Amino acid sequence: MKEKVNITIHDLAKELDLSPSTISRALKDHPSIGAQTRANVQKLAKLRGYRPNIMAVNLRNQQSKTIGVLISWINRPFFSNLISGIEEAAREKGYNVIISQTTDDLKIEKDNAKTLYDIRICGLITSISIETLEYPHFGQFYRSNTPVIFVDRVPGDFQGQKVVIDNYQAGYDATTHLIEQGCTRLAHLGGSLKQGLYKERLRGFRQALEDHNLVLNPNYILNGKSLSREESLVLATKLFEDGQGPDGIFGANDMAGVCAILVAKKYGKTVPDDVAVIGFNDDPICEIVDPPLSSMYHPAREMGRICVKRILDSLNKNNQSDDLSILTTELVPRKSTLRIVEIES
Amino acid sequence: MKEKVNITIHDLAKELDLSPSTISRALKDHPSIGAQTRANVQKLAKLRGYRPNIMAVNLRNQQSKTIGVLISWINRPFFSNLISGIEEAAREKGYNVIISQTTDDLKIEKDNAKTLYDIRICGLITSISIETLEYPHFGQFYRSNTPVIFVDRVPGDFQGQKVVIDNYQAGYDATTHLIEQGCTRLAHLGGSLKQGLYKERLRGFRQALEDHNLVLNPNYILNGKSLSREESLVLATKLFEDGQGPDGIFGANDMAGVCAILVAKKYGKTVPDDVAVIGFNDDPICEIVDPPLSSMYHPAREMGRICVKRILDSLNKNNQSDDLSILTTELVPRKSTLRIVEIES
DNA sequence: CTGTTAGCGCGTTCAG
DNA sequence: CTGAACGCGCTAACAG
Repeated sequence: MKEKVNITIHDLAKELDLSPSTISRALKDHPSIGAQTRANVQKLAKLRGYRPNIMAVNLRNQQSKTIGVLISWINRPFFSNLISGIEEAAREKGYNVIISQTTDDLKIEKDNAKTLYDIRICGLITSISIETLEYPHFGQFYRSNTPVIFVDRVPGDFQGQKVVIDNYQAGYDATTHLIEQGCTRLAHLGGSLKQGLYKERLRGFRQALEDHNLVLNPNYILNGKSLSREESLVLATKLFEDGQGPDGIFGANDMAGVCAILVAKKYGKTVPDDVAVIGFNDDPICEIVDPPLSSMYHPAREMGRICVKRILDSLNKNNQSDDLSILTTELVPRKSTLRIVEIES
Repeated sequence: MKEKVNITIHDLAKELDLSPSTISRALKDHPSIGAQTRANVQKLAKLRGYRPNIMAVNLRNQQSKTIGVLISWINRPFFSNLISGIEEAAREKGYNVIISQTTDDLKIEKDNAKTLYDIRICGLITSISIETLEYPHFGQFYRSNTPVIFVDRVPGDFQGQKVVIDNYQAGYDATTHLIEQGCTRLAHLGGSLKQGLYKERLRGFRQALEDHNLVLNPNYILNGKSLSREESLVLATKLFEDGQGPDGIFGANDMAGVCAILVAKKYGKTVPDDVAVIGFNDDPICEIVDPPLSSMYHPAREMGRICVKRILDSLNKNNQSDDLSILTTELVPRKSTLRIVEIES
């Protein structure tokens, strides 16, 4: 006798001489089922290895227990950590995670959003593409009461649930750290100002200077597009073309920070004594570069977990009081900024 | 009049005064449908924005157009690149990708495999956990004719489709490169020998030495468990405890290579002149460390694409002649090994 | 070439 | 407390 692979509630019903609906109810602890019946059913279900056919459940409920993640690139430290956190939290709660990358292309973002909608994801977590300035492609989710959580790179001019860090404060803290180390000629290697995120980091930078009565050299504020390695090297080189160069550099990501160190060394500068450098994100490369790069820790994994929690809360109508989760970043000081040697007592 | 959000084939059927099955067939270019009818149907479908309800299709076909990916950690350069390639290739073909991480825990691997099975993935791509030495949890897929592709970290003693690199050859090439640079006291920082992958890299290392008549110092072969930063630093330090140390180090991953450089420098060695170092994978950290780390390029993204191709081929019964795809790695020489300065002509 | 019918497996009214 | 019946949306076998 071949063992049956996929048990259905009908199989259990036949075996116990009950109706399928009774099985269905017993299995999900419906109140109107007798304790004895319920026990019998659950016992047999376990014995036979019954598992509900998820596709049937989905069709019936017009909804799949699947969280969609729509981001630009999976293979970037921040996103891969974010996804890792999302996956972990989702699976704990019995949800699946489906991934979709846009390669920072708005057209693909729209297409993929539609696809995710079609498979009836129960919630969407997204970090919008660089090009995204309009949001009608998210309307379909709102119309069908599917929660949408924007994370990290979020729309500034669009209402909705958002999970972010305080980029202004982080920029302020990073810059203040440089100032406390004695830097006075400060520079900033920033990202695209189309993104609120980089605008805020720059704003924090400016405010820190102002609060400490430092003069801002406009030549020392450079904004790139991608802050890739190539671009960052070019930008960093510009900082030193004036012969003197800055004595403190705040890079808006770690690659910018790393490149600032590399270029500074090429110009014969000592890091951190001639020029101190701090990055942003606390990616693994911080510990690889020489000297190790100070950075602002970005809680990517935790952000992922919070996004999942927000989705589940929304589905259960446990609406949070606030639409905004702001996570704190933390200064991770390393040799690239630590000029003042503390004396052990 | 409120616009209907989810059009079904019944809606179209009513509007065109046809039967649902005709619509269904017309939409998928079934041969037995009149050209005129088909044109009408397709036109109206587009006009009304019809999109098939995927959950119904899945239930009907007992299969979801979803590829499952079961790996240890999403947030590792190799895996995030692999997934990126998988996602890209899958979406081009209209497949979704569902991700599941095991955190290198066999129990979780089993659970998640079952979950993926339950949602009726049409194919599985997996890189087994470090602990996995038995494979009954993959049996359910084979029994239901769901293709399983093992990638990178594959079972040595289990038959099935595999996508790998030639770790023996890569190890041989990396080592030969060191030898060609004049290294004679060679060391290897390897990973867990439970994994065929690391065994092969070591075998290549040994063979290269033998082929060049070099003596192998057994103290210079160290194998770790995870080759994490911490572990690699410890291992690398052991190499230099004899006072002299090796003059060439092959690290089985880039972190090991990077740590070898860091430790060598700490011992006052010059890289590459006193000791040349090569890593494995060509992760971003290679270009960050000073001097930049030579490495063996590992085609993660392409491996992902090939895995997807294999799944689709299996589903279409275009069975490949061979169960094994072996991709080539490429030497990426950088300053950490380049002792001989080539003179430009 | 097209229509009718019958499920895929489950959840949920509505009756007993 | 339990069962019968229906339908989620689609596809495929069977008729015509």
